Amino acid sequence: MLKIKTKCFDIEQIADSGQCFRLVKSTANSWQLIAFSKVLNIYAREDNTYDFDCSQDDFNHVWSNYFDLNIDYESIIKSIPGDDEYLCQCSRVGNGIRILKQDPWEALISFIISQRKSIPAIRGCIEKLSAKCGEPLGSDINGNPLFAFPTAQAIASLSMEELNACGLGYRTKYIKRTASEVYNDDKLLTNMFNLNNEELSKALCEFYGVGTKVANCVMLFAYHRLDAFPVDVWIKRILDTHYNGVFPYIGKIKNVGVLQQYMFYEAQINKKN
DNA sequence: AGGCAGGTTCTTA
DNA sequence: TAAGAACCTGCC
Repeated sequence: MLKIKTKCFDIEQIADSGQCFRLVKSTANSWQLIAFSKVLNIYAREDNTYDFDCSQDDFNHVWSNYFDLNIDYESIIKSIPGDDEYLCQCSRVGNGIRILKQDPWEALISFIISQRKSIPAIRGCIEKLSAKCGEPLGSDINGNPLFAFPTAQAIASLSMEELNACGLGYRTKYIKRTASEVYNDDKLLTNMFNLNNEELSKALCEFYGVGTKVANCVMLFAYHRLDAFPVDVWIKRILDTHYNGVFPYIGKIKNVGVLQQYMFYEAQINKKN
């Protein structure tokens, strides 16, 4: 177990922020994450401390990076204009959120699946897909088998019928074609790290089934473009309510993608209550 | 029961 | 920066 204590890091907030779909609460104070073909169990302890059930090596090379622990989120929060009471409130409520650095392939497929689906439905699809053709990763504490997110080759090899059995609906054809393209050019997604934001957005939108919103999610949650600003129905509602339809800080202050997460999370919390 | 869900594509004007 | 319909399926 590795003891982790960091400012601006709250695993429950991250799990509820909707940016990833395979970080789930397993008990009252523990979470299970599957990413990069690894299973990580995280335990919340007293005093904002977490125990990561992993080696020091995995922490240094995988999870520290995944959870973006090397960026100073306090300074991002401080950059919020003080007279914007609503946004300051959101940043207080969600100050433990980090923008994850997810695998671009997994994020691309996950957010194609996400269109017009509720979060539980998205999770269900991804779990079915992983169980169907992902690499086995042992089992959880209840004996349920766990699977890595499938490779592009694995998904590209599935028939339309097999894909459809995962509840993908009309997205099946999007997934099929995108998986084939990524499988046929195994450096495609990696090379896209070299593109600037505009080029990256354009390149992502060329995938079948990827539009502006999905592209922005992949940019923010996998390519770590903190200025990407995904606008979904929730954010649109928020912008209409608080900002007359347009987020006024785009192009004005940095890291608007982080602010987007604070606003989205705050809305999720209000929904629960 | 039936609308709606973290959109995108396709058609039509 | 053109609107509007169609789209699969499961959740609420």
